[in-house]
Amino acid sequence: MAIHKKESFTQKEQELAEFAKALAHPARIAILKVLAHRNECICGEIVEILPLAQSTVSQHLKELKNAGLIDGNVDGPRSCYCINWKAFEKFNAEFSFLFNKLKIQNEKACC
Amino acid sequence: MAIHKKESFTQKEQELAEFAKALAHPARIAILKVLAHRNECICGEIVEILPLAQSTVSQHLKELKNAGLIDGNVDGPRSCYCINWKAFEKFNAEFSFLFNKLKIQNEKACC
DNA sequence: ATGCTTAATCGTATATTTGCGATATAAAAT
DNA sequence: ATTTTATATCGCAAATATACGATTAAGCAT
Repeated sequence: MAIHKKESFTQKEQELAEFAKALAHPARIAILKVLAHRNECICGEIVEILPLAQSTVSQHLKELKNAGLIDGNVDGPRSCYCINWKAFEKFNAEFSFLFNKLKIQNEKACC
Repeated sequence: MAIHKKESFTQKEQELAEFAKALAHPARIAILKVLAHRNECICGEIVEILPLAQSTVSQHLKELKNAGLIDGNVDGPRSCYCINWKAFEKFNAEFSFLFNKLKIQNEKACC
């Protein structure tokens, strides 16, 4: 991919793609499920649940945080994570908007 | 990634991740938008719109098709593509289910 | 101060994705 | 039959993502 082509798409297209990318790994889906179930959770608890090394889980948490889907606060020697529902809401709405809008336009089969 | 860890997650987690991965590139979001807008569309039209080579667009179309998000029929020397709304509906529902369910559980802030 | 616990980061290996030109394929047109 | 048109596929190069062990950092307990 010598040349980056991603920049030539619209801001919204890129945002949606970024959001999707954050969800594009089962480990990150699993992490979100754990966080949602427990409301808040420290890294170590997630490491115990997932079949992944501590460093790997930490990396996934970082990606989710970078995407804005979770928040993380330092709590003494621990790090406490939780879902950022606001961000989640936003992206969920954007997706629904994009595809519901389109669906109304033309429901018929094709090809 | 010497060892594949993806298999150690649940079927549903993997399915959602696969769906997200298909959407995890702005070019594929853009393709879906074009398809939705025109209802059906041949490859060449998409190539004209996107800033990508024909082979690259073809590859993205293949990925969307593999993910089940679009259908494609051969139409003489052309290939006609369109959105598979059924599949889309399914995944959209799964996402909503996962995250709406969780959201009701605990709306409060955290950390 | 020293050691313990927890988590982030670094370095590395491997796998996957992205992108394109070139080629192959297959129907349509001449 | 040959040429044109449209698309898929192959092969390659570069970029990213995934995973882990080792190390670092930072708070806490002794």
